[in-house]
Amino acid sequence: MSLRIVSWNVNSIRQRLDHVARFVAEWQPDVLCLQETKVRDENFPASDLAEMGFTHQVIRGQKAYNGVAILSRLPFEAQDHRIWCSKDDKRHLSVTLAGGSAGPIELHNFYVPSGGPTPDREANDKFGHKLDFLEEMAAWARVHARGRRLLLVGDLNVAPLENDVWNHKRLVRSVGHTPMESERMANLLEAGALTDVGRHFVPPDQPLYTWWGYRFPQSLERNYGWRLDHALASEPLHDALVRMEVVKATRAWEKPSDHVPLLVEIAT
DNA sequence: ATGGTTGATCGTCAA
Repeated sequence: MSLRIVSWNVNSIRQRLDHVARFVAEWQPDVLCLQETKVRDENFPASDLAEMGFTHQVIRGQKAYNGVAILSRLPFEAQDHRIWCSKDDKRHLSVTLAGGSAGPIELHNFYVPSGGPTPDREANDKFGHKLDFLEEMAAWARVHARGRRLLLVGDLNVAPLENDVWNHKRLVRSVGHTPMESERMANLLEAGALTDVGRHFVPPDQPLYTWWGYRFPQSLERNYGWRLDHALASEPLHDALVRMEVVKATRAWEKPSDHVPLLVEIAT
């Protein structure tokens, strides 16, 4: 038996319902971790997702920006969230899944701040917020991720390795790929003794992307991508990792999200 | 130094 868990920044759940339905029909995920739902909880299309089979739902949204959700075919044993950087801006949710004979799996869904236009703490508060958020995640992972069967997924808004962007030299001073961010991401992995699931299945010398921007003309056709979406597995979960797939096909569908689904399969 | 596009909302802001 196995569990198919997906992370997807949908860039508005209401604009992407058809894509979610098509993706679910073709890839048969068990759990969806969504980011940038961009909707208040009372307006979340809960019944549409229940009709797709995701009858177990945890939703944390707000007006216009951010917002996360975990939608599951299987029941949760528990659900939780944390406030990061003292801002309740709807960037995190967690649930505990049954996980089979090896014990429950704690699943965390994150939407890390994008970081604004300039990679400078002094000139740009949003970049400071992003660095602080990543540091807080590392401190949390050191005490919380170790010794637990834990999977952390989400839009972390950092492409930490050279082959996580289409042109390392050109983009190394761009927010999302600066050494300041990459170091903090490495610290998060070290702190939690976490495996980078993407790079566990695709070696670091090969390009791997999950995001193709809207602004750059023909970014998909030219493959001007970044790996901003991640799955990180704790040590007790390492041997249960079966498969990882970046579902690039959705980016070519009509009116797509700029992010594509990241699918992780776990043996249960 | 700045553009380019999309979404929420309805003039901008965020990404």
